[in-house]
Amino acid sequence: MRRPTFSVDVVLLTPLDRHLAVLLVRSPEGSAERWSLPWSLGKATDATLEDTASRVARSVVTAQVAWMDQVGAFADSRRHPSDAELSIAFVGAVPVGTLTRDSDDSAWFPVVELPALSPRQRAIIEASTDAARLKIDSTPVAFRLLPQRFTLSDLQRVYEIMLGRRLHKASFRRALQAATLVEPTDEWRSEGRGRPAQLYRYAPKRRRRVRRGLRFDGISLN
Amino acid sequence: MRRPTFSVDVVLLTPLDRHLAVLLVRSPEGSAERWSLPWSLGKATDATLEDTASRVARSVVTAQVAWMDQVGAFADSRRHPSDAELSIAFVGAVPVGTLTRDSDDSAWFPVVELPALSPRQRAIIEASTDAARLKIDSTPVAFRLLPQRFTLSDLQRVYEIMLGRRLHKASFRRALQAATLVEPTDEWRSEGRGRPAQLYRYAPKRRRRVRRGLRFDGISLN
DNA sequence: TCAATAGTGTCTGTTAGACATTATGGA
DNA sequence: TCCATAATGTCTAACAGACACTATTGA
Repeated sequence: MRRPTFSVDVVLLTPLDRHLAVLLVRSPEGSAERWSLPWSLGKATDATLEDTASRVARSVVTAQVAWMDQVGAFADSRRHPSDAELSIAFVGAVPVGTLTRDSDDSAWFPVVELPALSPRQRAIIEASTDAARLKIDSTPVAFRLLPQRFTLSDLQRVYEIMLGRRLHKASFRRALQAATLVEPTDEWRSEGRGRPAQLYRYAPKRRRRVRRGLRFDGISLN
Repeated sequence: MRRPTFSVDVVLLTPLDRHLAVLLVRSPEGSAERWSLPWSLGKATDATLEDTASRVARSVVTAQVAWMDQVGAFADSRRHPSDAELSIAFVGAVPVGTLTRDSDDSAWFPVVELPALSPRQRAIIEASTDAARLKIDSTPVAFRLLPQRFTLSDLQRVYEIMLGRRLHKASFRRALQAATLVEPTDEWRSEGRGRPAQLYRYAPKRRRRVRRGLRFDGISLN
């Protein structure tokens, strides 16, 4: 039997409770690992790699994928469930509360508590969460992970989970205001104790391109 | 004849004159395009994709490659010189003044004046220059594109060429000082007219992690 | 002397983050 | 009433960018 050339592996992320979670599917019986990333080999009906990745994503969740990006090609000599020598990885995110299609054979796992996985897929998840953080940081995709109406605390929580760090509340709101990305509605929501929060909706206005400079800060020396 | 599975394409960049340049090699006679990116199919002696990319890089320049990163997999239905259905792209940079190994069959082209290329390779170059800007911005690789001793104007020029935009002189030097990445030597260099410039060397001290916040600025709305 | 480049000092507007305070509900 | 959460105002340190100025060479 001819060996498959490459697989397309999909890392679907979602904020779950207070952590970032990744969707895994149950491996066929007899595999060394019980779980794996959803993947597929390319089909003739897929014109592009993106098409293949979208098909894989649709096969495991019903919800709309907020965005999807290619992460790269992984070809270390490590074992992979498809037996392919090469895996092209994609990362995407789905809205808060998205359920898996098949609750028996797929589940969300916090990225900090992953089960045994093939080493290559573990590397893929690592690179994918990094890519997701960059994406969240540079484009307004967080809004697509929430319902139409959301509180600013909801939004901040999504950012914090995706970025993996706490944010300053006042700064968060100021930055949001300056970017004119959201609009208050006249609805409020009471959530247990505490003052009810105003609901907002995503309503991006025009850009304020500021283009602020060079930062040697971010440099990670080697 | 069986169709090759995938190629590894390498985008080597260097600052040339006032522009960013990419190394292209002459295509075999009879190709539709005269030039192409250097590429190779994987060999049994290559343990990883990175090894293949390094081998390709070494085959076209003698100089040390300052760094190399994978850009991604490109598989649009576009034509590629290797006839491979898939190309894995890598981007790297070589020091200012690096010559091509074979001056007859390879040459530096400013990225703004590329010759006819296969559409896939054109897309690869586009994505690679973006990746290179990110890299330059976030890690101190610019220093590896200069000789041991360099002037701050040299360094700023490298940054400007790689980033594709002008930088503010005073801010550039302040940021550099704050990051404690360079150290003045007691040498000066006179370059035609004007006051001679002091020579510096790369001497990174420890980091000052400041971790300054969330910026909705950078968001590119869609 | 002039032209060109190197290198610095000062000022200002912006903003991240700290801190404090008020507002408003549920328990 | 107490407590938890929402929302906002003020202050400060950091910093990017503008501007101006001095320094030092070759032509």
